[in-house]
Amino acid sequence: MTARTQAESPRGIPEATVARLPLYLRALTLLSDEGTATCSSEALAVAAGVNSAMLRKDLSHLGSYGTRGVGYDVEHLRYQIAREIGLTTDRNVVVVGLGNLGQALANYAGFRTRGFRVAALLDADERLHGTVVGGVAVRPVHDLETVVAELDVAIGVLALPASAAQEVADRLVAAGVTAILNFAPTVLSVPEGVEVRKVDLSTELQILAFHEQRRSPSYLADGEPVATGVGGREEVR
Amino acid sequence: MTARTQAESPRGIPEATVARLPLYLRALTLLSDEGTATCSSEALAVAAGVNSAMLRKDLSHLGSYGTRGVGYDVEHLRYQIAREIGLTTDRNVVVVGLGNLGQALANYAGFRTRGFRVAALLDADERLHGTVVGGVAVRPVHDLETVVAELDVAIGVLALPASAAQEVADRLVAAGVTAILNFAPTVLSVPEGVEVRKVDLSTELQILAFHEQRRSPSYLADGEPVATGVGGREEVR
DNA sequence: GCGTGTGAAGAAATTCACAGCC
DNA sequence: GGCTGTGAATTTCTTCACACGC
Repeated sequence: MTARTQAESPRGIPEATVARLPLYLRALTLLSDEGTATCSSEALAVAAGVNSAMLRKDLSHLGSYGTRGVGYDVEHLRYQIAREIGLTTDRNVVVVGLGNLGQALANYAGFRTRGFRVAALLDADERLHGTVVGGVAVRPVHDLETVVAELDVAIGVLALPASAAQEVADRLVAAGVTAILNFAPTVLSVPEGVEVRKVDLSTELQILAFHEQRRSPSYLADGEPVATGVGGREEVR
Repeated sequence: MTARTQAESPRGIPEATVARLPLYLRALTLLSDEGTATCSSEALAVAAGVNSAMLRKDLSHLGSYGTRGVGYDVEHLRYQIAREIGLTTDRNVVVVGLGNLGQALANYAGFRTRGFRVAALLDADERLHGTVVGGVAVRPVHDLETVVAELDVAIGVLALPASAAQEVADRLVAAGVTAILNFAPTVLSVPEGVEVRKVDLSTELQILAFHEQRRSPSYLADGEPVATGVGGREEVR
């Protein structure tokens, strides 16, 4: 009935807005810790590093939580956003793969303070089994299905080699997990209804490299073809 | 002269396209390793997990590297993309902060194989000074300026507490670094011309939590106000 | 015939600018 | 008077669909 385009979530919140809600949440928490009771969209926008018009538009998708001429009640808005994201209750996370990155994730305190509990750790290497990382014992990947069911795991985090990622993702999905955070540098294929977010460290560096290159003093002087025979097959080096 | 909007880089490559180039690069490397010499936009799109029309549009911004009726030469295209990103020469990276995450980054092999060299490690904690992580000795943050100059550091990676991030970012910028990858959960303010990318692990989990929530069976049954007094100040819990 | 490259169409995201309410 | 909430305008991104060249 309600015409709804792909990029919007059920209640009609645009994906771009969803991606910024955590940002606002953090900014609000900061303001709250400073003892600020009320703030304008401008102040909050600065704290979150965005434009105030965008902030207001984003918040308008959640409801009318501000007061004209005054601003937003920090605590109230914070609660509303947290509720919208679904952080009123903690979620269990399973980390699969305990190499360098997996161990860092298991130890990362930021998760716990933001509503996530690293409830289980899985690894294929049996030398790690029984090892305790961040207060949780590492178990064999074989236990995946049991762990997901017993601990009611909501989110799976993949911190393993690309070669193993798809198989583990398949098992997570089969076990009922509908949200996956993928650190493996590979494209996961998952059924409709499963949300995957990918964090790729090399990709981030490469994007930065692209921009950095354009600023380096040697960019124009050295090698890069600019406006000399546009469309020509220039053979640089 | 050339009317150019903000989201485009100097040569006119849209930001969204830039963000996907590393994806294509990886897919091409994969195909290359498999011995594939030529591929269609469709095949490459599948490997990269995107739509083939988008892939062709993206590539069209770089030039005409395909052959109609045939496809793309894998090696040639790979080189062209690598050159566009600026990966024909290695870049030095400095990691500041060697907590769990910083150590994982310093050890991450994926950087080296993709054109980045973790050339220096800095930390404020003097107990870490001299420690070797991933083959590189940790030095005091005090050496930042020296290190950036001596090693010609192109990219700074911040893996430290939010409270220290801005100060270190300022020093990196002052030392001439124009690209920063920020893992600290804070908004960095940098002058025009400096590119910052932020990776926030909690944010990623929160975005997933949002989506996961909407799929959980209890979503409609439990707590979430839907169409009952829209705009009303509902007090859930 | 086939698959690239691309204008045109469509969708999404952002910004503008101001009416409406405190 | 000040600040939110929001239609309208703008910009950016994606998809369509087909002309063009191999």
